[in-house]
Amino acid sequence: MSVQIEPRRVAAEEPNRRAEIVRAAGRLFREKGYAATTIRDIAGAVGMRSGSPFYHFKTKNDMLRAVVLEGMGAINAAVARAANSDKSPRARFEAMLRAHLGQLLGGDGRDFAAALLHESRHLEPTVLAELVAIKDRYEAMWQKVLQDLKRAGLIADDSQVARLFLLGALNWTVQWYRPDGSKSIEQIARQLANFLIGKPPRP
Amino acid sequence: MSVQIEPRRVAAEEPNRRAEIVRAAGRLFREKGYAATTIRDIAGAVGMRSGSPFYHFKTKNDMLRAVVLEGMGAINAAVARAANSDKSPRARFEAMLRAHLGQLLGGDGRDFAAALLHESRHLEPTVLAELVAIKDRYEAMWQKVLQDLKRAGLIADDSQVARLFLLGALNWTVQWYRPDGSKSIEQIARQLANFLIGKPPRP
DNA sequence: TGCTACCAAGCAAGCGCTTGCTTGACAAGC
DNA sequence: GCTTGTCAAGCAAGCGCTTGCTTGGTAGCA
Repeated sequence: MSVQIEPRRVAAEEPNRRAEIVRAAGRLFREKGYAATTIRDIAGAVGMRSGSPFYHFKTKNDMLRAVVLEGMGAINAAVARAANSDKSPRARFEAMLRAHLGQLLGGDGRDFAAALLHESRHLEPTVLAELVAIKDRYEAMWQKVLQDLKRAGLIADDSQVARLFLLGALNWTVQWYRPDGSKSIEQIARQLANFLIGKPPRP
Repeated sequence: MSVQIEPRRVAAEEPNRRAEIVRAAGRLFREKGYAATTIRDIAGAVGMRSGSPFYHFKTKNDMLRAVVLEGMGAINAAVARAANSDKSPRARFEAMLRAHLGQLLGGDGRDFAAALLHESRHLEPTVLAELVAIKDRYEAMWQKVLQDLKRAGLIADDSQVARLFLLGALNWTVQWYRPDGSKSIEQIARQLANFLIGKPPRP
């Protein structure tokens, strides 16, 4: 029988330096890429010396693992929440688009999601397999909403390739979206829904 | 008056080692990423010692430049050829889809195109500006065909964002297409056209 | 006293790139 | 036909620097 060991909470305000490292690593991985980001970059970003992050992580690759799984977890949770709402298929679909784009482009999860999309190939094979399993469940949610849209007569094609087209259009927004640009995340989500389904019926 | 000096041709077969280096670099950049690829990797792939590629290129970054511009040039040429054919808007559109996907997923240009999509950020700013200029002209071709499709009443939205959705779906194929998979490039192109326009009218 | 979270210092390996030199192919001069 | 000079295309060696990571020590809290 073993006792679960919890990391101790030191003060009133959260002192979680480990989480700070993950955040800084995520931002740097998005800006420069995993391979081009050095431990010294990450350490400097949180005010540490270059050896200190290794107190919290065994290797640099473990930091990537933490970043990517954080991203996958957040986006999964956000979209699942939207998918489980009891709206009409179209409203549910739009809510999922907003959730996905919100994680990809919006404040918190942005760095994690970008690392997830572009740096996963640097993960070790075992970790990659772990990630793929989660990703499969994630994509099944999209497959299901496409099915629902087809049953409702709103789209003609709910195949796997159709889902890949959709996720491609979504994920590619990372390449061109600018937070200070003219389009908001909500507008992009609605426009994509219109692009695929056509305008919603007048009430 | 000056005499034109031609590089000497040594044998019957073309001895262009520089082009070989670009091809090897392209493949490695796609497989491992620019930052994670070493000069020794590239040199080894063409049977050279680690210092020798620098006879042909000033820096590693210049190799990336060559790879990326090669990719942009090839895809631009292929799609321009399709765009200038005198078919109907829909047939022209499908031909452009095939051309774009052919460069992205098919044999030759595949490595260059992947490097173009994912490693451009490691280019020096001046080179990046050069690339963006070409890319703008490329995207204008797509904007135009979307206009034509809208005029023909085949799509409802020909805005810039619609173009970005389209190119996203296209470029994302790199992430999931497998040459030995069940879908051919032609099938993917047709399915994307159907997905956006609907089935073509019966003749 | 013991434990957490860090620092100061540095190690071994690997990095991009440079340098001086070699080699084989060719052209010109005699 | 032989020598001599030039040139493209590399090789062998290694330079200075950076990389991920380790180690021994310690300040401060419990």
